[in-house]
Amino acid sequence: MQGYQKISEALKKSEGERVKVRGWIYRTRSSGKLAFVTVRDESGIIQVIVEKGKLPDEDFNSARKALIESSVEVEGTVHEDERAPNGRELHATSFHVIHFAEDFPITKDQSMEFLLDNRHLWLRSRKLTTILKIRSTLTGAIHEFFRNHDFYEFHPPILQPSQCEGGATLFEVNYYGGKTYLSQSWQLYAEAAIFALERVYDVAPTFRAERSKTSRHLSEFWMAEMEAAWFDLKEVTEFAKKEVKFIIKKILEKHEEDLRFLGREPETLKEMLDKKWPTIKYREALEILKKDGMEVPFGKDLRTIEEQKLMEHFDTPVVVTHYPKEAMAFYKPRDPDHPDEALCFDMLAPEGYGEIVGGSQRSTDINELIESLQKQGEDVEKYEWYLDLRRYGSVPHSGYGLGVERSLAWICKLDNIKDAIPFPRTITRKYP
RNA sequence: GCCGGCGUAGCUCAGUCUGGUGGAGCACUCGGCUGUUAACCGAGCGGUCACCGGUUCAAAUCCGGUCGCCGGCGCCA
Repeated sequence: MQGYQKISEALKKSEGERVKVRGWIYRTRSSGKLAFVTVRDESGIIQVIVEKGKLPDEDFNSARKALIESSVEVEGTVHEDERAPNGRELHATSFHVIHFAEDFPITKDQSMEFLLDNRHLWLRSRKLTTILKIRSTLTGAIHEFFRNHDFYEFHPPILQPSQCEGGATLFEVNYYGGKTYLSQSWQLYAEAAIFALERVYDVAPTFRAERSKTSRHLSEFWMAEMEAAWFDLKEVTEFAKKEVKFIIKKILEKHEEDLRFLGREPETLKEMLDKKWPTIKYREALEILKKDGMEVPFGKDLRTIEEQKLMEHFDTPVVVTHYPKEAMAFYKPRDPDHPDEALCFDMLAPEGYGEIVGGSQRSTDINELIESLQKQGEDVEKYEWYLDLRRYGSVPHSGYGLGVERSLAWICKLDNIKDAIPFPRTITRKYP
């Protein structure tokens, strides 16, 4: 007999075949001479029938005694039975407990706070296991997409001396007695890289010390960013749409059942792939909102409530471009044809999930950059290295960042972004 | 930073309005049961009522403060 099999494979065996599986006890019930123990592994769950007399008494007693989450090795024969959860079950001829678990603290009654306190154990739940599998497919798809398009993976520093996004707050780090900060974007460094590699991308952690307390914010999250020489706004927005569609396609290929389990109908996503995703200008968005009775003056960024209202008109992601220059970060260039607008964009997800991508063409006008930095109260001297990029063979270029957790939360239809990352970090949570 | 909600057994909650010996279900332990589906039946174990102070003969309950967590807004991926 060969070695251990995945439970998903054991479930495919035919009547009477012998298999060996190992995993963790998912549920257990017992009567006097019969115990039902469901065992889970990474791949699935199988019901094991442990019947007194059909295996050593020692094994039977272990099976009766072992609590939920005990680790076990089971050998037996596969039998079809309509009473079994998957229509098939395992009749044990041996049942070995590798470790008898203590009382597992997580039971059927659960609160958000308790599950977050016990995140290290809650990871084993079907919900989080499923999400983590899809997350792995998502980041894998990002790597595949960019490599397919001749991008190099480029690694920026995580410790950075200055900020890049205006307004956002930085985490300060004691750096040999001096100060440095955790990265809130790779962008400035990526801009340096395009003069060498032309097309670069990265999937990396990002840190924002914003005091946001919502189901859409994390203090530590992952961003998939790209930066490409010679791309203009039009090209980069279409490229972003292509990337997100590719991600969805890859997830649909592997995870239809997983998505259903999470409450997301795969059909909804499939339909989006066939549709054209609109690009509208910020000014057009204001017009739409005005018809809905929401008057937003030009110059203000769209707020959550306005984004949600806007997205009621669409059933696919939408790219919004040309936000007002004054509200934007210093590196976003003025549109030469409309000087009050910036050549930038956001991609908004439907169903209230909000912004999942943000990006722009980059300003190549060194004087405009200096002026914007000064206006934001920045110390221009700290950005000298960045300004050098505009002094030696400057070229038009663009880039964007995709929020991994926000995208995942939308694709999986999660209630809370915290479930899109294994160990969420928020303003009030850094344990476990 | 602003606004709101919550905090009682390991977990989920009732009890607080109207002060008077702290409860239920689940989990766990023991016993019973040869087909359970987050099993069932019986018994048992289990408490700093978040913390500090005040009012009162008496406080989980009323008053003041503190802390913790969750959510919404602003800001952002």
